[in-house]
Amino acid sequence: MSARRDTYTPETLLDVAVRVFNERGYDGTSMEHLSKAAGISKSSIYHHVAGKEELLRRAVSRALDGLFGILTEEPARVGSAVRRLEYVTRRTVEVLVAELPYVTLLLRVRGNTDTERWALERRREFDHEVAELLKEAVADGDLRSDVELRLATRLLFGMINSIVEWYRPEARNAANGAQVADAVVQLAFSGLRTDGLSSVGDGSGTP
Amino acid sequence: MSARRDTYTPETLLDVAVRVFNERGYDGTSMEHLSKAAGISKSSIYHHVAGKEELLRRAVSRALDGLFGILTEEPARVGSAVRRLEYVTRRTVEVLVAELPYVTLLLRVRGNTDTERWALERRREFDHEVAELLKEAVADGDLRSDVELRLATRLLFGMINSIVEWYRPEARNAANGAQVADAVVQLAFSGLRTDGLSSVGDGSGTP
DNA sequence: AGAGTAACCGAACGATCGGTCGGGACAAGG
DNA sequence: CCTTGTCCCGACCGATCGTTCGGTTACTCT
Repeated sequence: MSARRDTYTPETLLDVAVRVFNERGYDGTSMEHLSKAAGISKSSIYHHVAGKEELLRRAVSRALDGLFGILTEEPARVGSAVRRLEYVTRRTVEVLVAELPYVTLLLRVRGNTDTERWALERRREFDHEVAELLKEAVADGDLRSDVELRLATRLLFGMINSIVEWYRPEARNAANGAQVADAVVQLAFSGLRTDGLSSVGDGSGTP
Repeated sequence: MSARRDTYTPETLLDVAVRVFNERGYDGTSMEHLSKAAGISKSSIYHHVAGKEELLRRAVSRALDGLFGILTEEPARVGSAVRRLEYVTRRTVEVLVAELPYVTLLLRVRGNTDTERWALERRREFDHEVAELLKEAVADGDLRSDVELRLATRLLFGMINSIVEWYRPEARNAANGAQVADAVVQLAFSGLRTDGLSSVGDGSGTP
């Protein structure tokens, strides 16, 4: 009845594997590396999972589930386009921070295997949905139209996705997810310069 | 006397290698892959370069030389901090576009070898120099101070560096380097929203 | 013509790759 | 007691890794 777990499950093993994948890169990580990090022999890993690629598939699935979940939330579906875009931007940052190792791995796949190509495909779908929001917001006159739409979408995602390259929750002065989300929304919508003071959030994460 | 070149040089071979590295990832690329792409045998590659890691070293060196070169240019050294920051931002985008495959490779190294760790170190140096500019500009009151300095620096670089993930110069409607640089500067300094109309460039690339 | 060399090749090196196999240790259930 | 199943192991598999080596071709220079 109790949740006692002394040995590995596919999930706990995944935690270890994803950590090593992110440190060394997926291709740069051997099953030997994983076995050392997990403290069990190489062959024992195959008792829990089918192989290296299944670990990758489980990891990127978790990341994608988190991201697509955002689009089903109510504030992402109703309201003005610019409000929905702000919400999705904020929530994407929060999910990215909450599921950091998994999203990190997702954002680094190169497309060498079927699993990786499938992950790239799903990512494109998500980006496309957000791009539609941005398009609507520009049509509403709420976002500037002098910067090309695709360019702006790419740069917005570039800013968000870059978080996985530097955010370290274990750091002493580490901001939490909502704080990082605030910074991203402020910068993305109002820029660095000291003029845009339009409030786009109070930091509570619930606009 | 003429520059006839029918065979490979270390430089032309590097072009091929960097292309494949970026497609498959450095660790995911074997010397066999390189030999197929270059059209010569695996062993012939060693006639031109010492090995796989030297190809990586040459590539990231070229990228780093381009980036650090920016900091020696006059507009990056004289004038107000915010002006210098704008200039460095614009030029970084331009160098990134001009040396796209090399910078792409640089931005993806994970630190598995000495060469990769050296590249990461140099990158940190460059980022630090730009962070200093941003700090000065905030002290001058030219940039907003309500977003934490380090956060803003990371996000600015995240936006810029993301370009390697989507910019494809061979695309039909591809923007050129100066146009992308304009979009980045507009977004970074004034944001997405329709209010900041402060001019930070006329698109000529020479502010 | 002969010597030298740049460019290339096929074959093979030891090491490591992801993955398989048969079996041992141990706890639970009868 | 014996069986059953979970969890793990060392030994090993064929394939592939980055690299080396001996040798061939073709061009340049004298």
